[in-house]
Amino acid sequence: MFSTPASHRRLAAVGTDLPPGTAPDGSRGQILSESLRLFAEQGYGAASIRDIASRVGIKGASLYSHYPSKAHVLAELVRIGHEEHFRRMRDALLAAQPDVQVQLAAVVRAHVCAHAEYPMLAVVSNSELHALPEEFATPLLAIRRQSETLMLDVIQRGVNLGVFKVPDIQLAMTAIGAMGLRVAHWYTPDSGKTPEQIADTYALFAARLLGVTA
Amino acid sequence: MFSTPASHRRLAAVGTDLPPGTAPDGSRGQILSESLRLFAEQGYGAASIRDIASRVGIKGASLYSHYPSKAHVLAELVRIGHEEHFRRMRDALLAAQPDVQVQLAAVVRAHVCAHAEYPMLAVVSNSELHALPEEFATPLLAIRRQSETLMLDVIQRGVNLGVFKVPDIQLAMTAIGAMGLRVAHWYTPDSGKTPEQIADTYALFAARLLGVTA
DNA sequence: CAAAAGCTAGCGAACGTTAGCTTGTTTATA
DNA sequence: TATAAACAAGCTAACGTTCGCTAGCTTTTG
Repeated sequence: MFSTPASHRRLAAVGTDLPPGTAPDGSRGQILSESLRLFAEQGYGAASIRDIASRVGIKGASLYSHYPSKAHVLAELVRIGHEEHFRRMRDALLAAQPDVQVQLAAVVRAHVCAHAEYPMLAVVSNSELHALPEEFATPLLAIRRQSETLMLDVIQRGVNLGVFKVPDIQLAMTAIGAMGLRVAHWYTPDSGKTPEQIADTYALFAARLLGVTA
Repeated sequence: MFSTPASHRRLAAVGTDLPPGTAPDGSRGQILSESLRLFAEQGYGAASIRDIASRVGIKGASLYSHYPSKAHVLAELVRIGHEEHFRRMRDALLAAQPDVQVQLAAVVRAHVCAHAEYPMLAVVSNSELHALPEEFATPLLAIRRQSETLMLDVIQRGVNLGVFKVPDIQLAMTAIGAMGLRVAHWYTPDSGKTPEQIADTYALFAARLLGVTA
């Protein structure tokens, strides 16, 4: 509910961009890119090896020269997604001034921008992780937990300083996290808003939510 | 990202409850209930007719005495989910006093409670709608749009009255909607919080997000 | 000439679905 | 009331398709 695309598509975006430097050259990269599109639009289970391969311009069997299984392709995408997300949050936080309000804005902005700039990657990372066997999922969940901790620590510090006032820190984090998560489903570059504009507004929302009245 | 279950499951809840009066008696109801569990946990594509049937205690073919296709089962679940959600939002709004802040609290509470009380139904309604053929999805999307309009109208009215102040009404709605949506993924009754407690906190968050400083 | 990357062919399993049968219960009629 | 017709709800068996994946061969390329 609430601002999914007008059609029954899972997300509004159409671009299959991967963060610079994360996609291998050649067919390996194309396989990643086309898998990303199909996993995002149809879900991992509904996207077949033959679908993916035909978009790359090869036969299904040839895909196994590049990846040992379909699950490995998904795991690689989810890894890229989670690592990029964590890296952005951490870098933003490190670059932020010691002011806890500035830190909050930095992590929220990074969180939102990651989901607006790489919507397909975000949708796949979040909605298809459950399709991975546990041994693939475990290290990825660890990255996820690190990202959560980053934001939770900022909120906790603000509360300790008396800058933030909330009935429940955990609920505040889930609320702020959810706001950004959902952006990946409805954002499209031709909506007239840049990721930065959305991120700014959501950073304001997050600050207000935490009781900052400035 | 952010407060999914610790495992790689799609949601934390285990109950397959449907709203009172929405599930048929007998096998038809059991099929709905078991389909709900499997669609929520594994996704529509990964849940097979034989899986569903064996949980009901019948053979796959026997399922077709009750529903004409797998898609019809999903469509029925999504319909129940969307109608229950809309009904709760509308009833809450009708019962609320004319004060726009009270109205906001009412719709946010209804939105959150629906997702906490029927987490599997919410996850399936929101995450599996894309798996339906378009002719099934269209009327369901109409219900969804009605629910969005309910909340958007409250926000718009508050802004017109000068009670709410936001840079962008649409962004405020997506943010508030997303907060509640996500509850379905992490909520479990043994978290020590009741749906009402979460709803109260989220209603406070929503009011703050809209610039209410009280 | 060797390695990388493609191909065809096909395996076994699982998929949604249909056909046709059995069984038990309800309903209408002689 | 007894019987027959109709129905409901399950079953087995199987259809045709698609699935992920493998084996083994050919082509391209450095």
